[in-house]
Amino acid sequence: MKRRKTPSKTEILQVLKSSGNALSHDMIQANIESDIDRATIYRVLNRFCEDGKVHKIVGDDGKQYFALCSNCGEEKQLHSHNHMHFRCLECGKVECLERDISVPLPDGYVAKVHNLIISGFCNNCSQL
Amino acid sequence: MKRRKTPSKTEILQVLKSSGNALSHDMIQANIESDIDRATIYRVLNRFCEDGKVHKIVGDDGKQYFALCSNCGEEKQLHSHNHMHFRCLECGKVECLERDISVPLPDGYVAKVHNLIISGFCNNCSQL
DNA sequence: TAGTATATTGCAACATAGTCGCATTAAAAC
DNA sequence: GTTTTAATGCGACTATGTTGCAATATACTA
Repeated sequence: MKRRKTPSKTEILQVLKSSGNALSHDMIQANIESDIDRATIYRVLNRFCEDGKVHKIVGDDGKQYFALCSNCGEEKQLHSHNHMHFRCLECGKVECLERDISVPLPDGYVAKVHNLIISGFCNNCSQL
Repeated sequence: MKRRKTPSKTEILQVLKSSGNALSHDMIQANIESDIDRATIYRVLNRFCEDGKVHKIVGDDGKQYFALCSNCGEEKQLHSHNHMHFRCLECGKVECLERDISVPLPDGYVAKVHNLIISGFCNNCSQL
């Protein structure tokens, strides 16, 4: 199963790059000129995840956000993802915070996925 | 707007208490003998949240889980909720972990809700 | 205890997010 | 140019959660 280069992939990746934040499916769709199908966007994003280009964070709004994290860069399959995320309740922005969190689990527990997100008001929106 | 005591509330609270874990709407529904409407369950749970009896955590599966946390107890409106949660990918159990997390945010950021959850395998299921 | 105000419920409809099957299209390789 | 098959678009579908509204039941008052 070899990956192919397609306009959809290129565009979606471009949107993620230029944004710098974690984006939900609809944010991506809104920032794309051409009309890519919803299902395609999800499939592209999930493929990116599998390939380690992108990581997924589920917000406390229940939505999936995708980001190509600046920390972990392109080190395939080595994404740790145990960093904090922040979602602004005002502007909707979701971003990766630098700081990594290490959480000691009780004995016998094995961590697979960290989903750490704080919502509140970002530096822009807290000043209003 | 005064709250009234109803069978639904009593039963749902009972289920939460006896479980000790964070439960999703369908887990609660499954653990109740009488047939309470889906919408009612959600409304009861959300009211519990408002009243500070229960707190809500959104899993990385996008589902809402509700728990009457052992740490914060009944101290109304003073729930901090900035503790970690764990969701077992095998048995589905979601539990509150004791440890509180304090996350320093960048300047100007204001935290409102912490949604911290790690998924993986619990002590029971990791041994299989 | 009967009567009343209104919180709560059940039902149905709705909204949204995400997935999947399948036929079609288009990359990549030959 | 031909072939292979990954990727897309479309539609249908599932699941989670919310809301409007009429009916019900709780708690308060007389």
